[in-house]
Amino acid sequence: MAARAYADDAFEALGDPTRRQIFRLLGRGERSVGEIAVQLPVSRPAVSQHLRILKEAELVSDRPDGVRRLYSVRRTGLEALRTDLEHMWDSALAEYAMAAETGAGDERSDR
Amino acid sequence: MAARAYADDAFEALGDPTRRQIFRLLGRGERSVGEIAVQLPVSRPAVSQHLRILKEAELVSDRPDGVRRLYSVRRTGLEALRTDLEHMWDSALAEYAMAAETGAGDERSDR
DNA sequence: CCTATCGGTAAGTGATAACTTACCGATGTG
DNA sequence: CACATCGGTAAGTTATCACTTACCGATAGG
Repeated sequence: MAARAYADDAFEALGDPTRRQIFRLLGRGERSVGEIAVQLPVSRPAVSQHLRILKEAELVSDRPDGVRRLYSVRRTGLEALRTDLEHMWDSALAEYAMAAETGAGDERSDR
Repeated sequence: MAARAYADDAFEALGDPTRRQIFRLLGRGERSVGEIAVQLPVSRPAVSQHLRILKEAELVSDRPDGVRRLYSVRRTGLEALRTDLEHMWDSALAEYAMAAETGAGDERSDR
């Protein structure tokens, strides 16, 4: 219970290209806010704001490190997203099974 | 080559809650535009516009059926999304491995 | 044919969300 | 105990995007 809606937050969070960049960057190791900002075409406050949203979606976590604050990827949100996507995938497959019975019986890579 | 950027489109497309609703609805079987619209709190043209975006992201396909037009889920976009997510997942796991070597050697479900 | 249904497109509107600059508190350093 | 660095927050601006109504072409049916 109360395990859902996380995936929705995660979809929402990764719907933004800048946040995807940030998230992918963190996938290569933990980074401070400043380190992230210099790699992106946006200001440091903008990065802070994006990080808050990623954090709310359980996609990243942070820990203090002196004056700085290190952010790193987190499994929780990603896992929610993964599970959700799996359901969609299953639905899609079920659809093809139905279509195969109804229509012609050939196998195609696409459709 | 030229197989990327699809995932970006897919992330973008599913970043919107209404489009997620539409996509999940189609996961239960193909539907006409009108059939989708009556189930949602938005107008039919709005659904049409959403469907165009989902189609560009290769998440749905359509076929004519008399006056109507039937939409159904498509694998391509979903697969791109899945692959992309898998990369993120791997990055996240690699991160934990690194952190485990550096820090204390205990295993936790979260972090 | 005339008429109805269905759906895509055009045009316009309003909300929102991504960004900026300015400021402030917290931590670490000479 | 100044002083600098770092990052979060506030406030304001702007562009984008989700939505609406109006219209139009295409197919089907009497």
